Amino acid sequence: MARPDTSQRILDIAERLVQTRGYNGFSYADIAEAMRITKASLHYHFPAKADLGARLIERYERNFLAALERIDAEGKDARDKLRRYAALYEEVLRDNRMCLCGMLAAEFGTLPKPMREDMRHFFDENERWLIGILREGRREKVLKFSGAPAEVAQSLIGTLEGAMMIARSYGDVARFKAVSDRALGDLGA
Amino acid sequence: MARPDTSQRILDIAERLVQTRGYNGFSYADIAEAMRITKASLHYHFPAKADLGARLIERYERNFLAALERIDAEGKDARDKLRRYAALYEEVLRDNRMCLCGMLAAEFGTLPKPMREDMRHFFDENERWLIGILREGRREKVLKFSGAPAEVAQSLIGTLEGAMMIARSYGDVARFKAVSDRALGDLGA
DNA sequence: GTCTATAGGTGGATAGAC
DNA sequence: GTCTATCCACCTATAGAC
Repeated sequence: MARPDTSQRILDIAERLVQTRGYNGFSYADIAEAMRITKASLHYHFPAKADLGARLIERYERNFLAALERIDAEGKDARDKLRRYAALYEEVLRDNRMCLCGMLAAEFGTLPKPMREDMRHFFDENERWLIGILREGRREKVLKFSGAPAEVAQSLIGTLEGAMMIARSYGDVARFKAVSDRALGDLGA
Repeated sequence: MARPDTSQRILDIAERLVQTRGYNGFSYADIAEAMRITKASLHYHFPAKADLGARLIERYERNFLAALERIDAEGKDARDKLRRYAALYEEVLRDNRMCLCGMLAAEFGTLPKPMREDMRHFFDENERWLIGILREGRREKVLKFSGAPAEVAQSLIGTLEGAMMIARSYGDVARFKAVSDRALGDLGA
């Protein structure tokens, strides 16, 4: 896979555009210019923008879940896995991007229905994974928190997405890190 | 003020549009239709969309800061003031809106420079107010937290904005409340 | 798969009458 | 202040040649 095929390259460029400018903030013309291809050619690969959007979320989720599986395999304990989870967000931010689905959550009111469902699925899967880690951490007494793991998971997702969004507006990764470290610290991580 | 003047009514409608659909998700045509006025008339009041956007943020901040002053006057202690602060966010969400500046933070990459600065000013003022409350609460031993008040303030803002954004995608205010209560609880509020 | 050409719509914005 | 009329740039999308 030295050279990814056209569809993948389109997705690569579109992904970055959505993460930096939003789904309503980019057009086929932007992709066409970056790829030195015509707009019409793009429609061969993704007939409508909504198709492109949906594929974008699905691929993003696949890649993200794959990263979570690597964390499962490589993380030493729940505490370490949680730190690595937050580091995933930080990496994205360091590239001056917003989380794809965090960005789409803001644009929720204007999204085609399939994209809305795909987006929520991403967060559901994140929550599901986090709940597993939280249970593991509580059992092994390496994490401490009150209340249901589901609530803690939702809190963590909300905090990381929100901190990311605001930190990006300030061009200040340290701002994200401060919030992230505090949230993790509260859990004993 | 039984009937607000035209400029204010335009701002009212535009505000709701930005909070639900985003700055890139609405047009003068949307406002014109809602007001039963032509697009051209709107340009008399706000020559360019960027002007409208900037005025929108400035008014939003004025109103928000006024609400914070009422909290200062009516809140019993720092703990109570913090609860009321979070309640402001909740009210907005209950109306199916996103925080205006939280929404704009997501669209940061496409915003005109003046809007970017106004948006950050809103968060700076929020942080400033929160720092005051946090110091007060720590002094009076009604709040407890480690680290600098500025960091805690940034965490709280990020958490509330992020939780709001995601909860709105699920149409689930309870989801926001769970995150908000947890964040406040961690501070002893 | 990619192109040219183009349709049909909507975007923000302006001129000038009333 | 509000209107009609209009401009032009841009948008998503399609038809059909190569």
